[in-house]
Amino acid sequence: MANLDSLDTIVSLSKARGFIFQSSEIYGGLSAVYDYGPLGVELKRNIRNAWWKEMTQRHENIVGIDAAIFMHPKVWEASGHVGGFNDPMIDDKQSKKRYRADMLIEQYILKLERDGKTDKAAELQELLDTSGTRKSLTEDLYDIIIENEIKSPDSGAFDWTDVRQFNLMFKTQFGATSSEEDGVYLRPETAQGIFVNYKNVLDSSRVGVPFGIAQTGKAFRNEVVARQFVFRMREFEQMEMQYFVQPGTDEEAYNEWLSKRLDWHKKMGIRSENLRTAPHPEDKLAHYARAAADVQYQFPIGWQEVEGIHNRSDFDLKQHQEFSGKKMEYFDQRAQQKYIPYVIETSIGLDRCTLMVLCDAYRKEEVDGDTRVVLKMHPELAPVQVGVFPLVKKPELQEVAHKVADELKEDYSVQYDEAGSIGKRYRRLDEAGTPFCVTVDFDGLEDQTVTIRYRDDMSQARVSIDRVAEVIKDGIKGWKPE
RNA sequence: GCGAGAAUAGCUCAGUUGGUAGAGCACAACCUUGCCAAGGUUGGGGUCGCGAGUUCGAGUCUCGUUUCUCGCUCCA
Repeated sequence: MANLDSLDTIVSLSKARGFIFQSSEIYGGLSAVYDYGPLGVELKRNIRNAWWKEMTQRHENIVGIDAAIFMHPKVWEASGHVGGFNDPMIDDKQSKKRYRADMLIEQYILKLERDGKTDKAAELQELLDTSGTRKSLTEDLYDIIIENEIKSPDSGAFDWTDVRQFNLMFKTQFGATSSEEDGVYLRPETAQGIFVNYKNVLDSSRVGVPFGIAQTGKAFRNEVVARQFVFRMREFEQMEMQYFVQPGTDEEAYNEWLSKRLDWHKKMGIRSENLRTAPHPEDKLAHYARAAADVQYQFPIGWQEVEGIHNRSDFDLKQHQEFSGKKMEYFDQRAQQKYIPYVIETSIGLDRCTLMVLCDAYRKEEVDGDTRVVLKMHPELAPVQVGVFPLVKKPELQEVAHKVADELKEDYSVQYDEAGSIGKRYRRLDEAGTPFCVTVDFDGLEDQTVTIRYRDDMSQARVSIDRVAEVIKDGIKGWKPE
């Protein structure tokens, strides 16, 4: 990361050039929420399109869907997102350790019983069982802890925060007259939209195991700590593909996808020395996973996960089968057997991926004693692919330049610019990551030529006007990261 | 969530013991300009994150709050 020592550089550039802004900035900003500007939205969309093309167009057995953000509340019970995250927690202010408030009380009751104070224990057990009926659940638990002076198991201190319930999921009301209880969640991952549609896709699409379902879309997590620009946001976009395979072939598919996904990042022009895969140790796996690995990128903040590859086994489909009562079995004609498929998941954060592309493309170069800031990203990802300029503001040059720009617009994202010196215009688009600039000059009027200037090495070539589109096309195809 | 620090123009920053708000770059217009940001003239833009307080007077001191950064914590 010789060129980029801090994320701040990217934050400033993003704001100055219109890649990424803080949400609601004029009101002081909203924590960990960001908006994409004119250049950012193009870059992000180009990355999304490249992923979509890779997954669906290049794989005959992968189809796409676009599920809604709202889902039936039972989905999140089946997935395990509700149960595990509704625990009431309390913090010891001295040791900064966090405990489940109900477990703390239960341990205290056990201690009372060991000490023979069974009456007191029974009384507390009754209070614990009926907590949530006097005030709220959190307040009732807090009262029990305070009134009984239950101390922290590790520090022995009696210095507690309030009891709070942590749930990663945002909840909102559904229907105008609905009460708090029958609200719905904003999905914390897009994967469940795929699992609940697995049957529909099978029945309508003539796909069979092994096959995949791909989806991109927003997800929402109420993170306790959300920081580091768009790396960890409360509202973010995922690109996920769930690959359904016959049990027993899952390990092979997992390894295959892990290496395929790493290759994709390299194909997008990310330098391989900044990429690596990192398997999760077995004892640190998520509740649903048999095996898991990250594709990591070396950000200025260190090696961080950009994409996760998981072997989710049949956990999700089994859960949905149990909670919905609908069969999730698949009859495999070739193997002549029924089974619930295993799932290999590839899950990538689009915002992180966008940040990765910006970080990896960023260069600060010395050119004749001057500094040049340039984003050397893959030409297919560039928000503006071609700049078209008249060398100077003269009507005859402007006219031809407009004509060239109009023709290129059909296939590329083009920016026409005539403000400032020619060198200034080149450098301006360097910062936007524009790989090609086409300049119309007086010589070219004579012989119907223009110059193409390349972003990466600032070299120039004279080509005839009718070959411009072709030369740019070749330039995109032949592009390699430095 | 805890602790520490920061917030002044679009960006990067200066602003003296409290006394009328500054620079560079960027931006706009016109001129200039024949290929790599640096020419000339003119111009727009800030109630100094927000809200209180102290004071004759606050960008500057105090308190609160929001946002960001770093460390811890957490991370399905």
